[in-house]
Amino acid sequence: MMEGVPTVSRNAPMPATTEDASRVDAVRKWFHEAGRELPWRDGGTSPWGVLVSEIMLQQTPVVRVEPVWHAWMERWPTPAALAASTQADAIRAWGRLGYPRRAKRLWECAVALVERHDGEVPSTLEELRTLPGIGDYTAAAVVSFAFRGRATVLDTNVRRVIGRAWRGEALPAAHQTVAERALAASLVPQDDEGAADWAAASMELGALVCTARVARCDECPLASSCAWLAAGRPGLAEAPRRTQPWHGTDRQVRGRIMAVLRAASSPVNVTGHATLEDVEPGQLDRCLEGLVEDGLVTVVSADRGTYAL
DNA sequence: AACGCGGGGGC
DNA sequence: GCCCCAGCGTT
Repeated sequence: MMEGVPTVSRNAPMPATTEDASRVDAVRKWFHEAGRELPWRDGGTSPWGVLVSEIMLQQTPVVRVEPVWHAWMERWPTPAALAASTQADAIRAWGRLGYPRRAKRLWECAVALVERHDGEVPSTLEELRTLPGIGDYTAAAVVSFAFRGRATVLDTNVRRVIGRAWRGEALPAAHQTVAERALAASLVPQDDEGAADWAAASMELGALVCTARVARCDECPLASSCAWLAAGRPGLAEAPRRTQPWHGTDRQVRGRIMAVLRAASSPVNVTGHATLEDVEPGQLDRCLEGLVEDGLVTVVSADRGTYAL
């Protein structure tokens, strides 16, 4: 062994310091005082209810999800109930939440739960991760929020909180780094309940206080120890924006086509539809083709140009 | 690693 | 009008 070379692998889990632990505790304490009461946080919510909420919350704010989640759970209280319905009905019930492929995958997920898991939501990261629409974040969130298990829940909120308070960075990079993940993992309390509590608390802090562009540092339980605040909150104005064009894009046209098809109970002649008159025929065809390719839309009659969900 | 994918509310 | 939001799957 060479002198001065660390004997611990760089990939070994880094233990949290006692200061880390006290900061984690501060965020948890704040959460119990200031956290929102959201329906899917109700202790009586089933793992299925938590899973549905997590899929809906992927890139969609809480206020928009809430009413749709209630209606969804009323109609399909179990995976078996949704699996017995059609993909088209799932997409209709999804309404205007956006990214309708999530509705498709949620329906496929329900089918997979019935076929592979006896209609139950599995409780391990590995099993969850194989289900349609469930990636690293959502699998960890279900373990944590539905089963109160220990997982590293690292969403955009938690990344921002850790990035600022621990690393002194204004906004997280586009992609997670190994170091970032290791730091996040090191902060997770050892006990299951503590871990689940920290996951919810750190996300809530990012959602309510440590927000992207207008951080409310005066309300933050980490204000006295935050690396970013101590440095004078640098880099916020220079941080790259993620704004995407909208008006006239394929994205918008796809959404408009889906809105027409959701509202219809029988096949629609999309290319001759009054609502879509202003769309260039070439773009309309391209978007239609893409939606069919994505499995969101079916061709009823190519001759007559009719389509349905 | 980069890209495509909705929609709406806050600022 | 800009900007962000409890990401995922594919290339």
